[in-house]
Amino acid sequence: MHVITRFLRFWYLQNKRDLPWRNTDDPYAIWIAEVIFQQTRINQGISYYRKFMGAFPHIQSLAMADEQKVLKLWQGLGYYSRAHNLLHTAREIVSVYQGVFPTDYQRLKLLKGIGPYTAAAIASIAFNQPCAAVDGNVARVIARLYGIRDPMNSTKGKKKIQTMAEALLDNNDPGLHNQAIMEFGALHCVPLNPDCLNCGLKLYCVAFQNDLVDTLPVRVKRSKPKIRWFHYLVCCYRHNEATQVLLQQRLAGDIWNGLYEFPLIEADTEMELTTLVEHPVFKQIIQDKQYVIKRVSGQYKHQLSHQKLLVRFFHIEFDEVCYNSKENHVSLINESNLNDYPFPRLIDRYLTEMGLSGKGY
DNA sequence: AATCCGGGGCT
DNA sequence: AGCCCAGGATT
Repeated sequence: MHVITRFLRFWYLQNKRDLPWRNTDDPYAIWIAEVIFQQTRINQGISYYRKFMGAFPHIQSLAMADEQKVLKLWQGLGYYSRAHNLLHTAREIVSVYQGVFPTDYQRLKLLKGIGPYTAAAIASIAFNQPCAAVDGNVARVIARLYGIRDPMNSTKGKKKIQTMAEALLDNNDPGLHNQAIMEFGALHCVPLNPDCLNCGLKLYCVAFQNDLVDTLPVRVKRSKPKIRWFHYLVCCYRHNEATQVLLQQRLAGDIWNGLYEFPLIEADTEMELTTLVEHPVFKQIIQDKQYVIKRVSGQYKHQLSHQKLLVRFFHIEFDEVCYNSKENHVSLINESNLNDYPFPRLIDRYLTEMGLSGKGY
């Protein structure tokens, strides 16, 4: 056995946290834990794990569960597709596999929501299969130990890390080994300011020996900010002061679909989304619509760092566009008759005429 | 290979 | 603000 492997095992037995899913070999319990703790800190997810196992103690109870109840339990955890996939896969295992988990990596990975990491984790921890589970912690530990400078989120870097993870794997006790190296990364070989002077692996660690601990692992940088346009259609009523604005619904699903009174913006005005949100008229609108605020702030948080968000307004005369195709007369647009109007096509036509089609996408 | 999904903690 | 976390699915 590799000396590093032996050390990790020794270190783990001395330092491991007593976590609820570590005292079981139930693949269901291990599966739930692995999924909950994808991209989620232990402290953040542990109460969810307890709640979840309390509500659905075995796979049959989860398979029979109401989806809304599962999602409700998941509320606040994020990445809600995990909850959806969990339910889907529980039902599949019960109905197709008679409630019995597949035991090998390849078949586990076929299940929805189970990727390379989770498949390896379940196969090794629950079924003692010799699979190296590589998560963020393992990647960091290995990148430092072997001085891997290829970005850990590049194909090349991933392959190198995977190869070394497999070389380090303890085939006699793969489940313990995987948890050991993960725990070592989570508690000792931490991302920032690890305590290398008190590390039992410092003599073997290429990063420590070459003063690269603070620079490894490397990640590929995000691409430069892209311009994105949000186009607003302002409907002008020819014999009426009333004006309405339609917020275009984006196919990418990243902008609001709604209809508001919005009289103050001039046609062809351009501004950054940050400015728009601070506009007094728009502030009133977003205060009325909680979901709009949520979408705006969520979008900011996620995309502002590499996208520049711009809005543009344009006007179309009332009688050109605001007809009611079903009843063949003119009427105010509202939430209920919104779909009677071909706004998406009008916006597309406008963008084409203005030479803006595709711009900023 | 790039992008999206989310919330929270850390520096 | 930016980075990171016990990733996976989609394009």
